[in-house]
Amino acid sequence: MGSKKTIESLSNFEWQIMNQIWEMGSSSAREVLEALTEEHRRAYTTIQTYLERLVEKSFLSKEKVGLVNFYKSLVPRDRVVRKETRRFVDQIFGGSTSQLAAYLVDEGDISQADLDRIKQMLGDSNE
Amino acid sequence: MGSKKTIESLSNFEWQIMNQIWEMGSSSAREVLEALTEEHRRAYTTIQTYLERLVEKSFLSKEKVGLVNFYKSLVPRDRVVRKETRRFVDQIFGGSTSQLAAYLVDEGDISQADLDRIKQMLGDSNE
DNA sequence: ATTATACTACTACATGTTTAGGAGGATAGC
DNA sequence: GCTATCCTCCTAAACATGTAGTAGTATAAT
Repeated sequence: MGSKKTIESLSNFEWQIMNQIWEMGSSSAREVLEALTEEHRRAYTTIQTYLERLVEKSFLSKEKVGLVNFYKSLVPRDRVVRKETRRFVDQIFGGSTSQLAAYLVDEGDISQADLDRIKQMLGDSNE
Repeated sequence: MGSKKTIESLSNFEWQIMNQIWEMGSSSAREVLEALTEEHRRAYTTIQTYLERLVEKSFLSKEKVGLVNFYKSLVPRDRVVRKETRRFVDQIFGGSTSQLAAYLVDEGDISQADLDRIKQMLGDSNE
């Protein structure tokens, strides 16, 4: 029937990979590897494995150019961020973005710039 | 030498369990099971398994009262929330809480109530 | 041609996560 | 006393995640 396609979610390291692809566009395993920071460096074949898995999960497409595979994102970053944020909020804050927001404020985890920005938006609609 | 104790993190379903315990205080497997929503209902033994794992992970203590085990949280919710939020922000927003905040605002994911609340907080310090 | 290099495809394996069944003890009805 | 029920403890098994090695093929360098 429909194109439900329950988008799976990304694991920790898959995010690292996807972040690179989103940033660089179509890339080879080598390119991804080189773009990763020291902290996220892994064996070449590890990167390959992840890229392949992401193809299976339909997050990436694979196209062979000459001998080399190039991978390209199939899902916009925003969409995944939105989904992941929702999952996070559901899990930790019982689905209430309010609670997350309140938490961030309470923790003083929001910079003055953010506050200014939010304030500005608030100013627009009300007050 | 110290009591570093690299707090492990909670998996999806472990959060469901912990959320109940945090809310209800010391509870038995049965109580946790009953408190879970339809969506999170699982077999009785599944709940047991999770509770035991959480004891191993040092998130819960176990005390037998009569024949029944009661589990109690060993870590304050706040602490875990803080840690998880950081991990999330690191992963998705490159460690920038600002970006998360901006995102929430852009997405209109913050309710009027939140905005009011934030506004109130802002109002206190600046205006 | 021989060797070093680079890449793909396949395989592997430990650990973590999700989910639950079965054996056996205690207790509550009847 | 027998049976249903409920609980604990132990075991299991599929699937996900993290990590990488090996075989084989192509190409570049000499």
